[in-house]
Amino acid sequence: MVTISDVAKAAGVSISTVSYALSGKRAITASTRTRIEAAIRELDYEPNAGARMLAGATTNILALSAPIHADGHLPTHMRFVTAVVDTARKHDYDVLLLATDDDVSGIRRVAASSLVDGVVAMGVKNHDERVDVVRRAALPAAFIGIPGEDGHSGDGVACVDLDFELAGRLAVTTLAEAGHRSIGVVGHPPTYLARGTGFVQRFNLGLEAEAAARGIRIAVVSPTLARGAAERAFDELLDASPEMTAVIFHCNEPVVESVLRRIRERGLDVPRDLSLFAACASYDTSHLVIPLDCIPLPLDLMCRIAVESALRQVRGADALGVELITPVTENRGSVARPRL
Amino acid sequence: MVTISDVAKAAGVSISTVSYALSGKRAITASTRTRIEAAIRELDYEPNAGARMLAGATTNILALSAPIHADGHLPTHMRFVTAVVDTARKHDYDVLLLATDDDVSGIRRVAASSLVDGVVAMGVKNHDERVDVVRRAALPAAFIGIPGEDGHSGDGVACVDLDFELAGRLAVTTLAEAGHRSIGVVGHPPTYLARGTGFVQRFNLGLEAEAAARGIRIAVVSPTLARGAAERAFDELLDASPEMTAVIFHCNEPVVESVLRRIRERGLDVPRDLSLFAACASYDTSHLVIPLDCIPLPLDLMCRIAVESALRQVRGADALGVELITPVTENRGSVARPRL
DNA sequence: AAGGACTGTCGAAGCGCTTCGACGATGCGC
DNA sequence: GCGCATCGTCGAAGCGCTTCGACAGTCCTT
Repeated sequence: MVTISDVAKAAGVSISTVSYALSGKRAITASTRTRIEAAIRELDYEPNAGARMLAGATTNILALSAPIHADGHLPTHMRFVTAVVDTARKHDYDVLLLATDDDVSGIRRVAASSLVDGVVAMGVKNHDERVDVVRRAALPAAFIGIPGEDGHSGDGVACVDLDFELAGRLAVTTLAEAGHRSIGVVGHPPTYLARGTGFVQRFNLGLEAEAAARGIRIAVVSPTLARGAAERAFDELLDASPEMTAVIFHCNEPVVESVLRRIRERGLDVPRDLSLFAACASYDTSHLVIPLDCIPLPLDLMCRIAVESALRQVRGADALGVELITPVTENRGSVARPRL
Repeated sequence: MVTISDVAKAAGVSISTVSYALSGKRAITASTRTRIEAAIRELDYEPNAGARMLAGATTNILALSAPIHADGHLPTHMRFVTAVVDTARKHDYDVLLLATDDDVSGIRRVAASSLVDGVVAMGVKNHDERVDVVRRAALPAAFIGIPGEDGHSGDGVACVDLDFELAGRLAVTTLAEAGHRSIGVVGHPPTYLARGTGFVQRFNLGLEAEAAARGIRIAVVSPTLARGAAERAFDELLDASPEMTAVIFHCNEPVVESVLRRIRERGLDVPRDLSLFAACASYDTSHLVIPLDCIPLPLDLMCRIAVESALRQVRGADALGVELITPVTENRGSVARPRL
C-alpha cells in the first residue's frame, strides 16, 4: 500500500504539505505542487479511506435508503438508484446501498458508526420512521418524496418531489381545455395508498380540486397488480360512464400497457374515440403501443436535487425545506378534442 | 460521539478489554463481558467505521460492480443487486454500489483506497477488464458469470454461474423426451452476444450439441428489443418450419410476453399445438398469460455463492475457481407430446 | 512447595490521515 | 534598513480502534 508519506518522500516534502496540496486548504508553491502531483501519479497513490474518515470529518460516502416493496415497480426503482449513484459520483461521493427490509436500523447503524456523511431516502411514506432517525442523529438527509401527514410541510427534513398536486390539476386542465367533461382515472394499486405513499393522495387531491372547480366528472379506479385486473377496471370505468371521453393514467407501465392493449381490443381509436394522458410517468411514453401525452416524472432531476441537498447539509448549510418540481406536459398526440 | 473509551470507563475496564470483548479474540470473564455489554447497550455504542478500517485489516464493505447496459433488463438487474445486498447484510457487510459507466476505474479506486474488502461483479463479459484489475490489486473478488474466452476456465478468478451449457442441453432434452423433433429458439437480442456475454454462447453451445446428438432440428432467432420485433421473429420461426412443435425461450420477460400474446392471436393452443419452454428465466413463469415450464435462473443462490466466495477470500482462503450451478426444470404444463 | 502453563486484563504502539501552531523566508511600507 | 504581514512548509498531536507483549493471579503437576 502506498501512503502519503511515500508521496512526501518522493516529492521531497513533508506529509502535511502533501495533505495541503491535496485538499487545497493552504497555499502551495506551483513547483512544489507539480512535484507532488508527479509523485502521486508515479506511485499511483490513493488516500486511505479509513484514515481519511478517522482524521477528517467526512467519509465521502452517502447512504441510499431504498426499501423494496412487493408491489413496487422494479425498473423505476432501479432508475432512481442509478440516478442517485451517478449524481453522487459527480460530487466524488460513493453510495452505500441500504436495501434490506429493516431500513431504519440500517440508517441508524451507518450513522452511529460515522460510515456515511448523509443519507438519501427513497420510497418515502407519510409516516416515515426514517425522519425521526435522521433528525435524532442530526444526520444530513434528503428525502425523495414528502414525509409528514399534511403532505407539504416535509416534517422538518429536506425533501424533493414532483408537485403531484399541481400535476393532478395539470392533467385535468390539459384534458379540460381540449374539451373533455368526463374523465376516468386509472390509479396506483390500493396497496400504495394503504402503505401511506403521500404522492398518490396529493395527486388525487389536485385532480379532484381542479375537476370540481371546472365542473368535470371524474371516476377513479385503482386496479390491483393481479393479471387482468387493470383491463377489468378499465372496462368498468368505460361501461359505467358511456359519456367518458378521456382517461388519465397514474400508474406503472405494465398497467398502462395492458390497458392500451384492451383499448385496441375494444377497437377504440386514440385520440378520436378516447383521449389518453399519462400523469407522472416514470417510463418513456413515446415507445408505447400508443404513444401517450404525459407529465414525465423528472426522476433524474429529483435525484440530483436530493443528493445535492444532502451534500449541502454535509458542508454545514441547513438546506432543509420542501422543494417542489413544477410538472410539465409532453405532447405525443394522444389527446384531442372529443367527437361531437 | 460515544467511543470505545467511554464504554471502557463505564464498564470499569481498559479499552483493549472492550475491544477483545467485542471481537472475541481473547477470553474475557463472564462478569466482565456482562458489564461491557451493559455499557454498550446503555451508551448505544457503535464502533467508528473509519477507526476500525484504519486499525483493523477489514472494512466490512463489499463493492458491487453492476454496470448498466442500454439493452439490459432492469428488473432482473435490480433483483441481483437486492440479492447481493441481502446476503452481504447477513454476513454483517454493507454494499457500496458501483453503477456508473466507468466501472473499472471505480473498482480500482475503492480497492486502492482500501474502502472495500472485496468486490462482487455482475454483468460479466468474456473479455472483462475487471478481471485484470482485481488480479493486479489482489482484491478478493467474485464474478457472477464466467469471464474468459473459453467459457469455463474463469480466467483465474472466482466465479459462479448457472451451468448454461447444461441448461441448453436440458431444455432440448426435456422437449426431445416429450417427442419433439423440430424446435425453435427465441434468443437474446444480438447486442448481448456482440457485447460478449458468455452465457448466451454457452447456452447455444449446449443447445446445439444436444440437438445434434439427438438429430433434432433447431432454428434460432434473436429479435432486437424494438417494438414488434419479437412477434415478427416468432412468426418467421413458425412459418419457415411448419413442422415445428416446440419453442424454447432464452430471453427476457417482455419478449416472452409479446410472443405469448402473438401465440394467442394466432389461435395456437399451448401445449396442444405448440409446447413452450422458458430457459434460464429470471422472472416468475407461473404468472404469465400462459404459465411456462422452465429452468429458473437461480439468482438468489448465485448471489449468495458469489458474496460468500468473496468473503472467504477476505478471510484468506484462495477460494478461486468456477462454481457451476446445475439447472433444474419446473413444470407448469406448457410442454406435452406433439399431436400426431 | 516450587515450577510451569494458562487466564484475564492492561498499557502502549501504531494504522494513515488532517490540522494546528510554529517558524524561516520573502516582500512591503516607511 | 527596520519592523511587520504574508507565504510556504514543517513537526507533532490526535482521530478511535486493534493488537502485541507484559504481567499478575490461578490452577495443575510433580
